[in-house]
Amino acid sequence: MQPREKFPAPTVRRLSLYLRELRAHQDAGHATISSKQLGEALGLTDAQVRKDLAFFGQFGHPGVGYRTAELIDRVRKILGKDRSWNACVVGAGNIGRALLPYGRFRRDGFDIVAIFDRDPAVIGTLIADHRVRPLSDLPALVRERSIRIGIIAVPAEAAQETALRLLEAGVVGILNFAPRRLDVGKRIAVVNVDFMVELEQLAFQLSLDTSAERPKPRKKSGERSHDD
Amino acid sequence: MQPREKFPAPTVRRLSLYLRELRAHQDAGHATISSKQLGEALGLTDAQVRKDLAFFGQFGHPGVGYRTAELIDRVRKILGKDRSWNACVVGAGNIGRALLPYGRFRRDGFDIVAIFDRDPAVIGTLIADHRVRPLSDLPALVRERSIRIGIIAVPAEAAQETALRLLEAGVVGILNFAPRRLDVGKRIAVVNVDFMVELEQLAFQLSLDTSAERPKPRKKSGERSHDD
DNA sequence: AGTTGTGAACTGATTCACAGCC
DNA sequence: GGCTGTGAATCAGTTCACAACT
Repeated sequence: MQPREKFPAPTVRRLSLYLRELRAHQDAGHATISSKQLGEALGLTDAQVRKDLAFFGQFGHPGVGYRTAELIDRVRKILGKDRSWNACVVGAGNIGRALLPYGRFRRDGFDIVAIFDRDPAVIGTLIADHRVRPLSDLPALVRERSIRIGIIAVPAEAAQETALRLLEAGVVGILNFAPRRLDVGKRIAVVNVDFMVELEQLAFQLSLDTSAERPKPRKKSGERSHDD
Repeated sequence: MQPREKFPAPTVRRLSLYLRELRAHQDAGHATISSKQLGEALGLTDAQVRKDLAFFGQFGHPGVGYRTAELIDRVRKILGKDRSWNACVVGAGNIGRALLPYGRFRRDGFDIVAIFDRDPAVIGTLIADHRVRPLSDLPALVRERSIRIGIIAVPAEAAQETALRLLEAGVVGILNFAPRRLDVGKRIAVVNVDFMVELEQLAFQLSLDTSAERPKPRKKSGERSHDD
């Protein structure tokens, strides 16, 4: 019956940014960090930082702040990064090819262990040490290699079918780079990344600035990040 | 004095999704669409759709809905896509190389007209019909080719410096693929895309599902998209 | 009958402000 | 003095519900 604890989506998104910033802070040699410092680095208030972290426990030390190493561990754990996640890429086009050699993933708990494509001309070729496999191999490889995440890097037209094949093969989450909405019937988690959407968000802000062209330069312009 | 009209960020983000969906709807041959239909396609309420659109004007026709072609035009205009935006890519690594041949951009108002890199070994080589240029050419090319958007596809360490060079060269917006926060002193717009952040959001949802492992399969699982 | 546009009500997120701790 | 954790207050975003329009 326990009603699946729910956390605010904005909080979870910021958690990733905290983690990124905490590492930079640690690399800079700081053993502790205050909510004020962390907030300033990300353009947030100190209260916001504390509230976010407080959803998941009490990690701070009054009068001191948060111990960097300790907080990194905690946030990693919250984000599910205390174990490693095997993933596969479907689609050996530009995006698929760019993702494979991206070493940051493996170094950080996400291991791309297979790549698939439908085109017989690329099946069998090597991309960053991985042999491209036909889609028919998907179910077997998902099982054999404990693949839990599917990364969709196929054209929009093929995305929905690909999602269903991944779902059937048994992945539990999808990172979707195709510019269309996937219908997976609420059964698994989906996160979408659409470059065109991001460019449009940028264009919108730029249009605001220039369409309301004003004589005197203003204090603050259209700074804004979906990510910060 | 006019206080720069401000629109809710979630609304602006959904606008891009509306546009994407509207095109699919139009391609499917439908001349009109109701807020209910559009909402259902994206997992939103009809009221949400109407409120979002109402921020920008009255485009609907009571009893009929929205005329697809008309609404597409309106939303394109709101998003600043009624004119074309020249962009450049800095960094000829995996991501930079993947972006250049991505034909959707040009077809949709974003034209990548130059690519830069710092590495002498790749300067001068061709990537998807573009000759890779040294960073020293940046200011001249931004002027000559009316580049307004800079796309950062360099390693994290070089990102901040790259941002400043783009800023100085005169771009008005940055799409940042590097995994770190850019400080551009509120002077220009920045949109961040970090693949690691997206994977972490996915991992978080998956951890929720499995950590609270329950005996009976439940109605709804951790469906969630930063994008829908 | 079907659908928009929009005030009013509600739900959720952020900021404030301060007691308690180091 | 500096900092966290958190209830209370505020602000923002969403949903409700209905008058107006076709």
